[in-house]
Amino acid sequence: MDRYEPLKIEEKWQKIWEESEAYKSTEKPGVPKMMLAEMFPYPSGAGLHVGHVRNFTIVDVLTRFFEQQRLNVMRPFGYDTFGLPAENYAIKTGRAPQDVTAENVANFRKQAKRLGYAIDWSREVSTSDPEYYKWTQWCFLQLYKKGLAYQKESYQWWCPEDQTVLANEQVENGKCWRCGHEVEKKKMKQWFFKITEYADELLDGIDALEWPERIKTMQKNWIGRSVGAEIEFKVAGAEDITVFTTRPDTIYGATFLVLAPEHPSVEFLVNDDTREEVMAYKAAALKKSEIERQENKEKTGVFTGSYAINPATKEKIPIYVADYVLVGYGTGAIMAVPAYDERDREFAEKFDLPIVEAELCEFGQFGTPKTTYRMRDWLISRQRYWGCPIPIAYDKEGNPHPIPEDQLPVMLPEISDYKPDKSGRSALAKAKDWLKVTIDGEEMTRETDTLDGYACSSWYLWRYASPHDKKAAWNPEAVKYWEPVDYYCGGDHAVAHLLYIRFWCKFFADEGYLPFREPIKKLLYNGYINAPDGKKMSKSKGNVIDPLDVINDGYGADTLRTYEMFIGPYDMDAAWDPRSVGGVYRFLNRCYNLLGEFAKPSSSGRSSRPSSRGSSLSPRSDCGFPSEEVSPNSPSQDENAIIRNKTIKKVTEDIHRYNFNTAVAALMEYVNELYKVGASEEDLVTLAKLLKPFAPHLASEMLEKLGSDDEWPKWDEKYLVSNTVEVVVQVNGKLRAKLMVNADDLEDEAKITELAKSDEKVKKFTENGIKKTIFVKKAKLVNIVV
RNA sequence: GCCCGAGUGGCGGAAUUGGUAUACGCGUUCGACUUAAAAUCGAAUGGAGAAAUCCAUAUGGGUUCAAGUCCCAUUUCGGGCACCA
Repeated sequence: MDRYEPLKIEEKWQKIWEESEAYKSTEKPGVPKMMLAEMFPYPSGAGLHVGHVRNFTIVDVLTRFFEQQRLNVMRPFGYDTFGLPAENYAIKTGRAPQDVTAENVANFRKQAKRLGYAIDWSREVSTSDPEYYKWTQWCFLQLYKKGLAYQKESYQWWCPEDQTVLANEQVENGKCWRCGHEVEKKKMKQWFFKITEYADELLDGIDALEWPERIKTMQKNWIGRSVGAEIEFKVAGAEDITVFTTRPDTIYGATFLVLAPEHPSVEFLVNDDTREEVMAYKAAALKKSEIERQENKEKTGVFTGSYAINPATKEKIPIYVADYVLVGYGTGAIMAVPAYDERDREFAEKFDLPIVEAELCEFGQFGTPKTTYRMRDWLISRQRYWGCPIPIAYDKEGNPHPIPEDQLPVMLPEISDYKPDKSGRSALAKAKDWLKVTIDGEEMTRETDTLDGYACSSWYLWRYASPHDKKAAWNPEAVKYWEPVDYYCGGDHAVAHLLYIRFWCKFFADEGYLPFREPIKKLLYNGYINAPDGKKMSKSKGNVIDPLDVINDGYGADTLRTYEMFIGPYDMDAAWDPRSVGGVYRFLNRCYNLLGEFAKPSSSGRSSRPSSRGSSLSPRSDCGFPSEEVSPNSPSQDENAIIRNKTIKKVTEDIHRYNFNTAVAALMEYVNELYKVGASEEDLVTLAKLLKPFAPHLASEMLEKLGSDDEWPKWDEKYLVSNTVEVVVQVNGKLRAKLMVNADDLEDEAKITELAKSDEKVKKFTENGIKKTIFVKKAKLVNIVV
C-alpha cells in the first residue's frame, strides 16, 4: 500500500474534474434544485487568503453534500472586479486597472481550482466585463424609467483621500470604509436609487428570512422606521415650518422649534441682528467632521430671531438652529418638547427656555400621520474611473437623457491618466472623444460618474442563472428554475449589499422580471480567521497565513479545507493554529492508511486494520508505508454497524445544522473506532462518502480504490437501538453508578429503580433512607433523592 | 449610554429538548518500534488525594429530584447602534 500523497492525489482529481466538467449544471425539470453561492470576492493582488477558504469551503461542503444526495446542484463563481480597491491597487502599481484585474482574476481562478471546489466554471461572471456591465447599465435604466434612479443636489459624504462621494452605508464612524480617512460634507448633485420606496417591505420581510438574527437586527436598525406625524407651525413673515415628531401627543409642551443648520428656511428666518451669528454657526456645523460631532455631544445652537405659533397653545415660540437636528431625517426640523425629550431638555436648560409639563392630547386636529425612516436613499455616483459608466447623457440645457438600450454597453474608455483629482468629476471627464454622444440626432455629453460597485453586485446572483445570455440580463426561465438562491454565505456586507440586493429583487419582481421577492433563502454569515495570536491578519503585522503555502508545504488542499471546517463553529471568529493543521493531516492520513488492503475493489468481505507502523506525519517525510500486513481483528458485524450508522446520522445532521466542526470530529471518532475494531469494506466506503464534502480529493481516491460511487449513505435506526443499554444512577443528582440493563427493561420502571437501589455503590449513599426516586426513560437515568 | 452575543482543562473547542461536564483536536507524559532521531502505533492526561471521596463550566444568589443549559444581580471580552425627534 502506498502512502498518502495529497499533492499527487489532488492534482489527479483536479485534472479529472476539469476535463470532465464534473460540476457543470443544467436545468433538469422535475429534479429538485439547490443553488449555493458565496459572496463573490474582490480578487486582490494578494490572492486567496484563509478567510476566502473558510467562506468558499462552507459553500463547497454544502454543495457536495447535496450533490451526493443527488439534488440538481448549481454552484457558480464570480469576481467583484470593479471598485476602489482594484483602482487603488492599479494606481499603486502604476498599471492599467484592466490589466491588473485580468491578472488577479486569473490568479484567483487558479488558486480556487487548487482547492478542489465543485464550481461550475462555465458560470463565471466578472463585474468589469462589458458583457456583464452592459446589463448593470440596463438595470440602471429600468430603475431610471420608473423614477427610482434620480438626481438630487444635497450635502453628501465626501472622502478627500479617495476623492469621491460615499453612500451612508460606506461611512463607518465618520470614516471612509475603504481608506479610513475622515469624511467631509460637500454639496453636490448626485445620482440616487430610491431604496426608501421599498423601506416598508424591506423591513417587514426581515422576520420571515432564515438569516442570522444579528444580521436581521442590523437591517432593522438601519431602516429604522418611526411612526409619528408631521405638524405645521405658522411663522409670521415666512413660510410655515413642518416638523416631524413621533410624539405629536406632546404638542402642548412644545416650547420652541429647532431647525437643522442646513434647513433651507434658515436664511428667511434670520434678521439683521441674527444673520451673521446664524450663518457663522451653519458654516461651522458644515465644517465639523462626523467624528467631532460624535465626540462633543454638548448642545450648541443659535436663535434665528423668528417665532412660530404653537397650533395647540397658540403661543409664540422661538425658532432655533442647532446641529443636533439632522437635515436628512424627517423634515430637518423638530418641535422641541423639553418636558418629554431628554435632548430638548438639555437644550432648553442651556438656553434657558421654558419647560412645560403639558398634558397629552389627541393630535389629529394639528397634524397628519407620517412615517419616516433613518435609511436614506442610496447614493450611487462615484467620481472614480474604475466602475460601471452611468448610462446617461446631458443635453445643452443640462437635462439628463438615458442612453438607448440598443446602444449599451456604454464602454468604459481606456485612458492612461485615470487617477482621481479634486475636480469632483471622475477621470472619465478627460476622455474628450468618449464624452460626445448623439441621441436622436442631438449632440450630448456623457455622464462622467461611475456607479457604486454595490450596484454591480446587486444582481449578479440572477446573472448566474444564464451568465452568457446576450439578449437579457437573465433568462426568466433559468432564474425561475434555479432561484432564489438556497444558500448564500459570506462574512461581510451585513447591511449594504444584503439590503441592496433585496431592494433590487423587489423592484425587478414588480417589473415582472423575477418571480420572487426575496433573493436569498438562507444566509450563512461566517466568522473571520485571525492570526495565531488572535489578532487580525494583516500584511503590515506580517502575520498572514497564505493558504497556498499550507497546500504547497505538503499538507494539501484537503487538509486545509478540513482544518478550516474543524477550527470551530463556522459563524465564530477563530485563531489559526498551525499545530492543529498537523492534527487534521494526521487524521486524513489515518483515513488513507485504513484503506490498507482494500486497494482492489474485488477484495470484499475482508476487514482492514492498519499495521502498527503507519505512514509519516510530516508531509515532507519520505518514509514509506510498510508492506507487511498485520492480521486484523475480525470486525464484529454488529459493533461496526452500530458505529457506522451512528456516524452517518451524526455527520448528516451536523451538516444540516452547519455544525461542520463536530461533523469532522464525528469522522475522527469513527476512524479511531475503526482502528480499534477493524473496518469492513462498507465502513471504508461510508467513511469516504462522508468525508467527501470536506476532503473531496482523498475521498474520491478512496472511492475509486473501493470501486464505489459517492452517493450519500443513509442510516438505519435499527442499528441505533441496542439490546442492552446503560442506565445512569444518580443520588441527589450526582453520578454514583452505571447499570447495564436489557433495553426492554426500560419500559419497566419498578424493575429499573429496584436495580438502582440495590446497587452496592448506590447503597452506600442511601443508608439513611430514600425520600423519592425519579426515573427518566428518555435520559436512561435514575435519580435517588435522600 | 442603549441593544445583542459570549465567558467551560495548559490551548482550540464538545455537550442538539434541564438529565453521565470536558466529545474531537492540539499540547504534555509514558511505552512499543529504531543504532538513533523523526514519523507511526498504543496508553495516560480538569484539580486535590494513597484511597474512599471531595472540588470544578467568569462571580454571587435563586428555581429544580437534577443547572454549563432556566431566572436575578455583578463582572470581563467581542459585536452592533449611538443626538434619527
